[in-house]
Amino acid sequence: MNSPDTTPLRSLARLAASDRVAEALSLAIHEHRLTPGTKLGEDDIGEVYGVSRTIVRAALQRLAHIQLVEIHRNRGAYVAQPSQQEAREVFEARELLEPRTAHMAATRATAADIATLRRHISEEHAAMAGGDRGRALHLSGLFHKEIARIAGQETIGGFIATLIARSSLIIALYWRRESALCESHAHHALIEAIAASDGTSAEALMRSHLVDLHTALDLRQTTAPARTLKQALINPGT
Amino acid sequence: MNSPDTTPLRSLARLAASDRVAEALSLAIHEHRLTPGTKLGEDDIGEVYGVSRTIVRAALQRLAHIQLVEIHRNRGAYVAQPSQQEAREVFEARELLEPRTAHMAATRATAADIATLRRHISEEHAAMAGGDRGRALHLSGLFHKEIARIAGQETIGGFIATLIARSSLIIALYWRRESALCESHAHHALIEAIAASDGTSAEALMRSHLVDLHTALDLRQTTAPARTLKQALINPGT
DNA sequence: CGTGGAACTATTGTATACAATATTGTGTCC
DNA sequence: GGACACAATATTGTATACAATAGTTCCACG
Repeated sequence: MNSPDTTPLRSLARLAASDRVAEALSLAIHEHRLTPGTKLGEDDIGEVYGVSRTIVRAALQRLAHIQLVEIHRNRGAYVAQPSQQEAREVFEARELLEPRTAHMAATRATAADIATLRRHISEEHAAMAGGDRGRALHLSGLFHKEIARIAGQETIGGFIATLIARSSLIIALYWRRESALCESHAHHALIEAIAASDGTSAEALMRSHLVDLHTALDLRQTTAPARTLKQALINPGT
Repeated sequence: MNSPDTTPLRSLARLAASDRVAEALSLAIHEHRLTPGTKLGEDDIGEVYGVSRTIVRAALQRLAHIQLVEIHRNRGAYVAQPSQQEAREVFEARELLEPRTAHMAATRATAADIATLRRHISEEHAAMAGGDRGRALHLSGLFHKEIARIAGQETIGGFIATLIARSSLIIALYWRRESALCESHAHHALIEAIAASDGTSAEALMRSHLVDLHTALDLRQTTAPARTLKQALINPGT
């Protein structure tokens, strides 16, 4: 009855196969090794990871649910290409959710949480210094997710996670600045506010940080992104 | 090139099989015909709907993603049982998102939108009068989803949809009043505000409506529902 | 009589085979 | 030479078969 679990680390040690694949694909998308519009053939992916299409399909379905990939019936899965309208919505939603989350995180963060955040930043910094912009972007997303986790809002944190994932696609499509130096600076300021338990400042910093990101995107109606070749030609506006 | 699609109604006419199953299960959960903790065996469901386990698994995975069901590795899928903490989070999130959405809906609603909302209400009223409380609850959820749709915020609307789904489970577990008469009244007032394009009122009405729902739940720490799988199974009163 | 463990059963996890569909290539007719 | 129809190919959709795991039962043993 009360026999202790024989494999306490099971959830970490033995991830389900489809989780592994989904995680790998997600990481590749976050790091911009897979770019929007790329076709994700089931056989190809299965061959890469040494699993059957059953697994791949489950992984793709999961990614489709968080809108990292789009699945077209009988036509396959593609890395999603958020429209400009979707991009606006994603950042509006982030601007609604994340400042509040940052505030909450500031009031709840422990010393260990602060340390984790600092570690994130230093890794991000290192990646940027090493020229691996994709990895830096991924770590930047993890930073935001970590703040949501610290805030202890599981539900809203889940929403934020999907928004961050989509943000990665949006940045791949619509980023217009060359450098993102402001990023690490903004993150650093955020940590200080959180470390000081200054919720109001953290909230304001997060808000301005997101606005900065938003305004660094090129979301003018004129620059329609190149969607799937054929679909773009047949159906221009979506 | 410009050849018209031979099957323009395809997307409506031929829903993917897993979508049908997921929709059916979702409806059953929303209508409280399936209650939290119920085991969802793959073979059983497949037999009911005349599809293979492949389809059922895809459907269950989708429902797991919106947290309507919980999937335990090697142990199967069960209708989810949100904890009291999760319940609080869900309603806090709704109180954050929906008032704003109602405001937006009020500024954008067309005559057709208003008509749709009124139709929803009358159906809900009819279901309640007919004693079908489950169906009334489902329609109540649809009402909220419709408002999000009218607001034109696809992204936030998606979040709200999942929150509404989870709310259905929460109500099944923690509802403490016998009647929900306030419901239809609150919805009626909301429609009037939206029809009058009175965003501020709509926002306030939505907020108080959600607070009413929230406070009508019994979320005291003491009444722990049968959380663990084993306890749920031992308890024969499924 | 209670406990521990090994076989058993039932259910899920995964791979593969087959069916259905979309896309591509080819030939014929105008 | 171009457009259409039809065949060929490739990819996805679904069902089924097999493998692996968790839960259960039953028996031996203390």
